[in-house]
Amino acid sequence: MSEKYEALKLDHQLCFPLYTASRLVIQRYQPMLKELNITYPQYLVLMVLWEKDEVNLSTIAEKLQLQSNTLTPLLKRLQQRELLERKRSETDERNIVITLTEKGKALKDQACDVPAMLAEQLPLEEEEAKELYRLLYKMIGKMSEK
Amino acid sequence: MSEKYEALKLDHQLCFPLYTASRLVIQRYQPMLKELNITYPQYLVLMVLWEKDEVNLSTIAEKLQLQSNTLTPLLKRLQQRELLERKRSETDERNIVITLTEKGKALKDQACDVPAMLAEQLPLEEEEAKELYRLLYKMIGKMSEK
DNA sequence: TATATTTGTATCGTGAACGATTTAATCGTA
DNA sequence: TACGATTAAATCGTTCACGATACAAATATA
Repeated sequence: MSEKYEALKLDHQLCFPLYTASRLVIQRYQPMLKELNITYPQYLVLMVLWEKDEVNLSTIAEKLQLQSNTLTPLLKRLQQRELLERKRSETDERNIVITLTEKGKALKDQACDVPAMLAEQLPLEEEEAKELYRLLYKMIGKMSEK
Repeated sequence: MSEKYEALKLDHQLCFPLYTASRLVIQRYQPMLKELNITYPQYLVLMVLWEKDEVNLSTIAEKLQLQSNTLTPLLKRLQQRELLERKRSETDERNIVITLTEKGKALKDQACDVPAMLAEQLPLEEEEAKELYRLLYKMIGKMSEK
């Protein structure tokens, strides 16, 4: 019986299309992000900050589900580019507080066309995109808590 | 008007949950893949080979939507571990043909429980998982062709 | 109030991803 | 058959991800 190996086929896996779709979509961002001279993970961090400035590293980490060993060097690069500042919290010196610079805030204006340009390239109907969104967040909600 | 920046919120993006869900699911694979002493991308390559042995690098590249600059070093690592062999094609010496070793074939038996163990951890109903699968492949199909 | 524990970041090492470029083999065409 | 174009991999450099570990500040507890 070849049944034993059935599930091992690429076609039967859910993670593979998840992983591939993620990479393909990020690739579509590249031309636009290149204009801004940032990478996709950097774009995510900036979106967090554009929404609410002055946040702890741990807050960014939680929102993006990334760890300090990923974020620390990434934030340092953005700091070098003078898009943000990193300083110790005065109330609790273990915390690093991230603040946008004027340059970092200004980048928001350049970025605000990005979502629409990407949406154009998304080959899904409005309803399908919504359903995909719902399913992904359902997964994330359950998988990030435990 | 703050409308201008609405779309820039993390909550309004489809790519972010895609990217996060992908990483979270791959994290769930880690304990199992650690047993096999392979990484997730290596697992993908092996799945391609378990399904059909003796394939060109370019075939693997197309199936996984990865480029040679990602695959070449990855395959070399698997070769060092003696899970596969890399040799030039005799008919067209530009091609690299990948073949599983006995050790690489044997690993399939250890891997065949992985998909079921992962499926258990997936917090979606059967129907939802199917719909997610359908939507992801619709995206991949359209986004990988152009 | 010492000291153990927890918390928040940082550091280090390994393995992806991917843009840009290079090299060698093959193909197309004059 | 010569030679420019194309194709398949490889190489190089940069930036993630993430496990393991370290370390200092803060908190809990004896």
